[in-house]
Amino acid sequence: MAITKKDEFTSEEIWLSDIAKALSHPARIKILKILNETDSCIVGTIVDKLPLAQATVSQHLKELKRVGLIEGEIDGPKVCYCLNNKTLTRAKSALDKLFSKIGCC
Amino acid sequence: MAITKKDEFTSEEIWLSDIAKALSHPARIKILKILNETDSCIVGTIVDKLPLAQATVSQHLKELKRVGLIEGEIDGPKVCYCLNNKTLTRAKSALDKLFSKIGCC
DNA sequence: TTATTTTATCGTATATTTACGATAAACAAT
DNA sequence: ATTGTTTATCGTAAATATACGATAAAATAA
Repeated sequence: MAITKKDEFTSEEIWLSDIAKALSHPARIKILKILNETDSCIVGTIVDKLPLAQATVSQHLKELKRVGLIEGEIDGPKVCYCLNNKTLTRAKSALDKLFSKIGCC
Repeated sequence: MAITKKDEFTSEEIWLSDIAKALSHPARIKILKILNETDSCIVGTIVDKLPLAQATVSQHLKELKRVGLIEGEIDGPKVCYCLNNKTLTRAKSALDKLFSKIGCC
């Protein structure tokens, strides 16, 4: 893009759009569903459940971690990922507020 | 990107990630807030409230319309946009489901 | 008709995203 | 020490997103 103008908005608008960006790929939605449904937080099992290369999954995990939707914990040579309840709660309430009104057309 | 693999996911995952993509820019979050808070659906007033050129705002409106979050109605030479309640409700419940569990780390 | 207003679209430049193989880094096991 | 396992990072190619000026299109107003 030419010059980004994202910093001309409020920090709340920027934060929520950043959360949405983290959710804007089906692989990342699926990762959250996997972490939601099972305790299999280990990267290897996540990779096995996705039709993507290990390097690509690692990139997607990094993006989810960047906005605080998930957290990683080192366990020997393995890494265990899990949902971050605090961020999920905050995102949910921000989205609820955005989606609260009815249409007008 | 090399080759997109988005079609290897479920249609629900693809749909929700597409909604998230539409929300992944602060200008589009702000447009939804404007439509949520006022009846000023006319494009001109939306442009006036954003720090972006008219062509850019039109692109953002197109993206929101693409996923059905808003609808446009022609009113003479003007166009009136509004929220689409049906899509908002569906998106809200899908996100609620995704955000229902607590973390594990 | 001729202008004016309003919005969408085209063309374009630059930035970011997505994907993967290759490699590095960190630990475990032999 | 060497080997194997696991995950992150680097480098890179191609696609997509963002921004704007210029222009088209469509209705109103003069």
